[in-house]
Amino acid sequence: MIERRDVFQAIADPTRRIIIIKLSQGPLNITQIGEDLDISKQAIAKHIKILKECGMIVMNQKGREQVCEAQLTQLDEVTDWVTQSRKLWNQRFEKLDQFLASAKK
Amino acid sequence: MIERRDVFQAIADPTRRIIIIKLSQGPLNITQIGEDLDISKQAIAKHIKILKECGMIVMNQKGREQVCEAQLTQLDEVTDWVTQSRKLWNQRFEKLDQFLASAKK
DNA sequence: ATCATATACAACCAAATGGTTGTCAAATAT
DNA sequence: ATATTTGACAACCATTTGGTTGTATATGAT
Repeated sequence: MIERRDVFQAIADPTRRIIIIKLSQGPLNITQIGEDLDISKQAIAKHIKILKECGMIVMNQKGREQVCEAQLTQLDEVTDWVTQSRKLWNQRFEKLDQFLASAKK
Repeated sequence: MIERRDVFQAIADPTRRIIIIKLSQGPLNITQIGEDLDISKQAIAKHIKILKECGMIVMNQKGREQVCEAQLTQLDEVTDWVTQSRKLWNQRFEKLDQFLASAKK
């Protein structure tokens, strides 16, 4: 298996999506992120590591704290892909209509 | 680990994203899907199984062929989530501005 | 100076993922 | 009638995932 580190992987996990929503409102340290999440702080740290590797967050040390800040520009990649596939999907009947129109004449 | 079967999981894998784009243009059978993909037909079948379980495609038998058809309405869930997080992320500075404005007076 | 907090690091675990090959049955083509 | 194609089913495999616990270390609070 290949370790995939991209936006799609970043948002695939529900816990990571919660973390992203939290961080989108402002920077937090690891303890704060884990506050109302029912998993160990170590599990949070692992998700943070993945999000960092996916380029979705940036870190900056502040004393003993590790402050995480969201970096959501990459989400455009997701929007673009979704838009493209939905567009193609919506167009799929136009082709059929064209075919039926040409078949009728 | 919990087996997650949702849109986010469906689009997490690059091969599945290619399959979705292909199927968004019209129905195809498993062999056709695998045509220019460099993996075994069994691997394709597994991806199809996952996409089916995620509710992203529907199947209908046609003789010995298994025709797959995209069902992309669920992609709205992705769009909604992305929109929400980006919105919050864009708003994050407004709060800061408000704070600075109130601190100044 | 001591205690508590924040997190890093490592080892471990079960299950999921993404792939492979082999066999078999049914439908289609020659 | 026979050969080919389509795909289902199973077993197998290495790696990743998402979690755990335990230990250690640096920073901050009392």
